[in-house]
Amino acid sequence: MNRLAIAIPPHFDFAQCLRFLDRNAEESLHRVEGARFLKMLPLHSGPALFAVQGDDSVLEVELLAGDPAALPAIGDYVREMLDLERDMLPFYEKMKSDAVMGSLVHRFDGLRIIRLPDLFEALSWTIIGQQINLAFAYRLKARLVERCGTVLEHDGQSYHAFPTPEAVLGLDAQVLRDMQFSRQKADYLLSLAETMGSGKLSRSALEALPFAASRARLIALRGIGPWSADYVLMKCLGATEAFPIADVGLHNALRIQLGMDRKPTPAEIRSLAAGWRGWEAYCTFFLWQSLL
DNA sequence: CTCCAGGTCCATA
DNA sequence: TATGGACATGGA
Repeated sequence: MNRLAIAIPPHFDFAQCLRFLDRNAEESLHRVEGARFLKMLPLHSGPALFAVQGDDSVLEVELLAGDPAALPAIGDYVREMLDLERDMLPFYEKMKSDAVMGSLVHRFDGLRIIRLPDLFEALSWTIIGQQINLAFAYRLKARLVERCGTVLEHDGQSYHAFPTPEAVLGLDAQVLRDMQFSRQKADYLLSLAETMGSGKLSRSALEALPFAASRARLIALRGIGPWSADYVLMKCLGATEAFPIADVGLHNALRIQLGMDRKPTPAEIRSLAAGWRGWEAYCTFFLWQSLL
């Protein structure tokens, strides 16, 4: 059998998630095709391509290429990627009367944080995305992925997976410069690849730490500051209390939601977010979605 | 042309 | 401990 069904929990809406996945046409690590998305994973048993679609009651994962024995692992991946294990009831209960979030949780009911389970990918993506527009960031990522990520051809399409630290470590800094990475970003990326490739940092090691300690460990990395650390805690490690408070997208979304003619100050944001305790990551994600 | 993008590091005081 | 500038490129 090459299909797997996953029951849909309360406050999950596949269409909302698909809208986020479809936010940028230059995304190189998955493809949205009609009402489903396709993604390739480089598993032990070889590359596996799968498609996910959903209705009101069930998500269906279909293996399109690869070893059928990998299906359970793919199901686990999809559950994590779509944050399906999260009990969202406390979030909706807490936010329904919030000044900023009240309307957004209604508008985006069922959206989940779309996660990046691969720590190296998540960290690399924050480095790539720092201080440049998202369109350019997607382009840089695509160049890196096409250069040294794994690829699977299927049905006339190429499906890429993010490179391993080892693959990136094999690149000369000049190759990254030629892809239009800044000198700093090339340096940060190679440094990160060395750190992770040599086992000095791993997702499992981070997960063993309390929130504050894992955040400090991330910030100790070259090229990873508070924004990147919080982004990774939110998108990779599933920490709902992570809060990338300096994010310009968050600022713009708040400005628009509040009808302001300027961005809110840090103090104003802290005040607005006073009632978000424990769910800052979800609030941030919903605010990002409001910008699409 | 100028300013700003899903920031971070480093030099200077 | 705090602030200013550099970084690469592209879109508004």
